[in-house]
Amino acid sequence: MTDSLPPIQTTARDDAVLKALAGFVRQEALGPGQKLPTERILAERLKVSRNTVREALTRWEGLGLVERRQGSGTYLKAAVSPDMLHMPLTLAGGNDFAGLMCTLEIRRALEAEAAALCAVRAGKAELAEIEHKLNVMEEAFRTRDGMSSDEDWEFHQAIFRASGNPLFEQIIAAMYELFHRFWEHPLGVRDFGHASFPYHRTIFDRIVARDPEGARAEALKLIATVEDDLKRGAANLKLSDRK
Amino acid sequence: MTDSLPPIQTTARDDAVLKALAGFVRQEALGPGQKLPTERILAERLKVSRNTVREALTRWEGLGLVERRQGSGTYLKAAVSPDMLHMPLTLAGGNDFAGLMCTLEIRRALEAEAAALCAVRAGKAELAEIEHKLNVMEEAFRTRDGMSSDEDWEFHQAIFRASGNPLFEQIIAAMYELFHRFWEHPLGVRDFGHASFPYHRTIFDRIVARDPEGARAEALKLIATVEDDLKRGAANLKLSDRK
DNA sequence: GTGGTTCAATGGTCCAACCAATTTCTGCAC
DNA sequence: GTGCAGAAATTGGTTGGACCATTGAACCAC
Repeated sequence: MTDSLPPIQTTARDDAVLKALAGFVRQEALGPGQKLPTERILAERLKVSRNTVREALTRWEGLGLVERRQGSGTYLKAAVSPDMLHMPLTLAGGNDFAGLMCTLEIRRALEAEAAALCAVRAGKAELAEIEHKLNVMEEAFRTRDGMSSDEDWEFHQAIFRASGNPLFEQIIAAMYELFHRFWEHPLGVRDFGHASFPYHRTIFDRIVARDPEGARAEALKLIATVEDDLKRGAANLKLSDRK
Repeated sequence: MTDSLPPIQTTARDDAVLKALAGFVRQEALGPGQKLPTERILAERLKVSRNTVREALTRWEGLGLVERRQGSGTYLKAAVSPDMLHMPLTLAGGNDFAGLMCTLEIRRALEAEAAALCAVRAGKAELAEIEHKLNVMEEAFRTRDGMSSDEDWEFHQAIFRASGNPLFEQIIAAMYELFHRFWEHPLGVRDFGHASFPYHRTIFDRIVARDPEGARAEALKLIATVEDDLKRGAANLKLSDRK
């Protein structure tokens, strides 16, 4: 057999554009937030049409690597390196109770593991960051007397980042969005998330104690309270079921 | 403070194109492999420029939803529905040991949970399917005297499907592909995966025994052997490290 | 300073070609 | 009729140029 004879690429303009652009970003040491050259300039320098440049940038935009602002420019949104692996994952949205429960099962598995890894790997800076987010969240809880989605989420994100594995944050972020796309309002449960509050600090305590299994156990308890809330919401919704 | 004032969207042409196209696919009940209308036709029907259509299709192509063949047409590559969540995973420096290890950490968390859920939820038909895949894999192992990636993977997939949560299969499949995109050859380790062989049957045994924690423990042992293999491969590669 | 106005820069869209790969049709030889 | 080579049509890929919509900075009146 004549394997490993990849078909020659007679046309791969936009791919070449992206490779060149990745090299440029590397050479200029550009980081997130920084602006990269104009489409017109890129087209001229690379000797390709502006349309081709646009198709290439559209791909990067779809991968979340870049953000375009009309009238302003194109800005890096994440670190870009010539050797990156992209794996687009599209999830069929489950808009019902079972679908929400599915996202929680994934979170249960991943959050527990992330908390355990965090307890092992987190450095001093990461611990300080997590503690700060925890304090902000607790303050918001006291003043507004209820869980605040945003501050709560930032606390969890800090843990994922400290796990040393970027995939945790990316995947759980997808679960989070999938969950909140349909949730918005807590399905009639007024104090949604209330029960999860104390576990945030217990998780943090186990992490600073460098106790991975303890952190895992506390994370599992936290997710369990969310699952309970969801079940209560589903019960409330039973009567007004749509479709 | 004036929160919850999302910026108004004045232009979103290509997004609108994708939404319309998703609706079209749904209405015509198009599935993977089928051809969708010409760019020129889409442009005419939707009253937008062909360029806009192309940018929209470029996005879908980047997400792996669609495949374009010059001179032939644009074909669906996966099922699309109007309500989909797209999650582009990017693994910086995925070509090295750390990147591969990241995918294994996700798999460790998810495979353990999936095995436990499977032990609780799998029905008779699912158990039979898993056992069949296990027998095929063991037969392949004996005849070829080594792990066979394909049969091995099908066994695991059967477990994920029996977990009752489709997200497990989708996410772990993404990890699997991310892992194998660079692995191809086992980094010089001849009997890669050999050590994992016995755990396939022990996992299955714990599942049929309806023992979720036992299944979880065996799944963790299996992943641990793969991680060991990977570490050995990394050690082999140490000397010939590039860059 | 505050609030408008102007103006250049930049991404977004459109058009009309042409190129390159593929598919389909056509017509000829047999 | 069959088979096949070449022409023609189809379709995605690229180009260049034009114009629109938004942004942001400079400028100006008050």
